[in-house]
Amino acid sequence: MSKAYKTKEYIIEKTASIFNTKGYAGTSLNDLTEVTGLTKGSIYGNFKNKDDVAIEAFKYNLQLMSQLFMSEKAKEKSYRGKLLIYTKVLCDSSGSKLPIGGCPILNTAIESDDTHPVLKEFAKKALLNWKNDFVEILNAGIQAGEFSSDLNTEQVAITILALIEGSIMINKLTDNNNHIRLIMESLRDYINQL
Amino acid sequence: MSKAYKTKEYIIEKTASIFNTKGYAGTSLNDLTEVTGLTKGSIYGNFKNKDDVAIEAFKYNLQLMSQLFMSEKAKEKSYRGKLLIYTKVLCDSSGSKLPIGGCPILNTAIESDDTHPVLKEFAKKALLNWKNDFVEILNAGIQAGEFSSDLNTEQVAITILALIEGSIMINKLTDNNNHIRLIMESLRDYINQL
Amino acid sequence: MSKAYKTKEYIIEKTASIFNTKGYAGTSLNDLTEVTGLTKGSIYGNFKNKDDVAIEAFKYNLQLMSQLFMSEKAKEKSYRGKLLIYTKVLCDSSGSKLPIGGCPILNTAIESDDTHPVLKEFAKKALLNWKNDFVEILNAGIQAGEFSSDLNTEQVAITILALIEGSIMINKLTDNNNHIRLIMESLRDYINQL
Amino acid sequence: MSKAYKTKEYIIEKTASIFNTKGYAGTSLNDLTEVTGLTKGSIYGNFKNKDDVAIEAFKYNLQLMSQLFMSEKAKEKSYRGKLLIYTKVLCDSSGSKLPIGGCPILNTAIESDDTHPVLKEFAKKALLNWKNDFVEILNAGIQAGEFSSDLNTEQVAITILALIEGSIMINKLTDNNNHIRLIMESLRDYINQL
DNA sequence: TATGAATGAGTCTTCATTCAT
DNA sequence: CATGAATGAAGACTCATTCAT
Repeated sequence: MSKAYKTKEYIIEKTASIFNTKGYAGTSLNDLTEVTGLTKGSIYGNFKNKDDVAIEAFKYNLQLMSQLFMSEKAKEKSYRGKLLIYTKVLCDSSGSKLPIGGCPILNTAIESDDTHPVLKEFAKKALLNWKNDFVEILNAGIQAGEFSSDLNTEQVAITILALIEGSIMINKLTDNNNHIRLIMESLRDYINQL
Repeated sequence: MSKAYKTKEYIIEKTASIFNTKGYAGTSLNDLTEVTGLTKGSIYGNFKNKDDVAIEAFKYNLQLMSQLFMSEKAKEKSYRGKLLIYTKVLCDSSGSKLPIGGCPILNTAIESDDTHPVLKEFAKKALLNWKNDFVEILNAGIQAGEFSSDLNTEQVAITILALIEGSIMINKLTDNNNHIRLIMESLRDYINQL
Repeated sequence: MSKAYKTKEYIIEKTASIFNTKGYAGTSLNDLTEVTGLTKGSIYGNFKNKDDVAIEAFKYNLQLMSQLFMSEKAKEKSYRGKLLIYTKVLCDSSGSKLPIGGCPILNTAIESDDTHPVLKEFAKKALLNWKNDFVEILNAGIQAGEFSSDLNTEQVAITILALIEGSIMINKLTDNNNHIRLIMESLRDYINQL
Repeated sequence: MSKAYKTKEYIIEKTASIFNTKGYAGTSLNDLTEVTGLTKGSIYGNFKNKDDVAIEAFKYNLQLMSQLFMSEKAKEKSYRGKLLIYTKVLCDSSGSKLPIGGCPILNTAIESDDTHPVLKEFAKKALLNWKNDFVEILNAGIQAGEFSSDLNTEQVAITILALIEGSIMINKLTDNNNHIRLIMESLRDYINQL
């Protein structure tokens, strides 16, 4: 691992949470130098520009979230169990297992949809991948006889996603864990009845 | 109606959609002068500062959305019908009946939660009001015998809200009306089974 | 007294102390509207511009100070007594009998000497008048046999003035009445030995 | 000496005289960029804000004046001689040996007393230091037998200061060297009689 | 690569002044 | 005369970016 690569990684790790909390427009180069302890020149030596850092930071935050879900899913053998892990993970200590700042897809979707097409595209792909992940679990579950065979897997997948993102948004705004718990309870019922 | 009041209204109406699309940090005073055709001095003659405009713009966008829902709800006599209007309104022409930029509560929740406490507070109150509105409809529906009496109204209300906000976010990000239609179908099923 | 004249007087009286404390550059038209309760249009209806108000305010402050000294001098019969009144007046309650903001000549001399030639000219004339006043008292005192006939009246006059202005400046800066008291004691000795 | 330090020094040297003539409120950032030939960004790269430049400029002007007096005092062996140097220095070529704009303590005292507490504090300390310097010279002179032992050193010191500051103010305002010469003559007499 | 100094266009805000009513 | 709404230049300050070293 070259020095440059290590510095790049270091910058991404340190700045990811700022972009995820303050947003792209709200994060300044000064924020980046402060949190990294590096100079502006150093950041521009490793990235083309602010956009470039933001994109890498988004990818990093996304990976952080994905790994969290993947490792939990791996622990479950049944496909229903794999779906149910979200109802637990997002409630645990009020969702604090998510990257600092919350769901990067949600954040990017809202902030960058009209202002930053490149970031938006990344977020869009991430969302669709996530949806496909649900679809695959559902299809596998159907073949395994866990779920009813006449499910509209696309619909179920996107509905679960909407509930998850909606619950994260509500949790962020109200600072009241009760809300997300109730929503996750509804999600549990929904999954169990599939 | 004084001239000042009219100008203030004019500024709010013209700028509301910019704040709702670009966000608070992403909207500059130049944006405001461009869209209104007024000078900076004129805007500062009618508002204390940029915050002040943003807050009024948020209120305006919120009112726009509320009126849309209220007028649709008024047309429905049954309480179930009042709940079901969302499944129609949000699908009609891809949700374009919402204020330009989408749901102001969602947008403000995501952008301003860590950066703009005053706006966040406004959004929080609006969300809780909306939730209470659902709770009241549900309670009235229970008393009217439309819904099962053992509903957890808080839970149902916040779940509907999560689905709505989640669907708006997904619609914004994917530019694919199919997604929101599927989610609204799920919402319809959910409401019909109450 | 016409309404216009009364309003003009009112503005001058109300704004004089602001100009004397904040200075010309430090005083804004908003300051003037706030302290008068009038609108900008009203001020511009009575004065040509900010300069015009400032000049009248200076004159007003000067007159305030002059009257204070004149009335005290009138009480004294001896010429030495007329000179000595300054040693009392400037110490009384830490010079608070001066216009709010201190000596307008001193303030204008320092702030406007390089930036506002018109105001400077007014201050210069006021200072020279004051000096001439001292010279006249001294000459009259010499003729009356109160003072030694070989005084350099110009020198004595300007020296007294320097002590007075220096003491006011020191008093403003240090907020310690002791200093001005000691200086005035020196001035008393100086006058008594003439 | 780093480049940054040199630029900082350069900015201070170039801007000191502007602050000392136009005052804090009267000096704009454009003034600073014009006289230095630098950009706003460059000035803000070397100083926190305008205040910061103003404070350093004050210190620089103060040092300029102090060094002038110190070097003259060093040439004199007697304590009376050390006191008398002011009577010469301030008359030489109409006091032009002072920093451009005149005495920075006087200027700051008058402009910033009600508007800029930090600058005022710096000026106050400088004035009290100057006074203490006089007190020390007087005490040393008493011990050396040059001055009468029953002097009130505090009173003499502050009186000399008042005469000096008063004379500078009068000189600034009247543009007539005769006045300051006469006052300095009075000061010489005063010192010689101690 | 990394630095730190510089840039200049951009930020929000306040200024003195004008003018139709 | 007085008002209140508007102006646009100027205010202080921050921004992302560049470049010689």
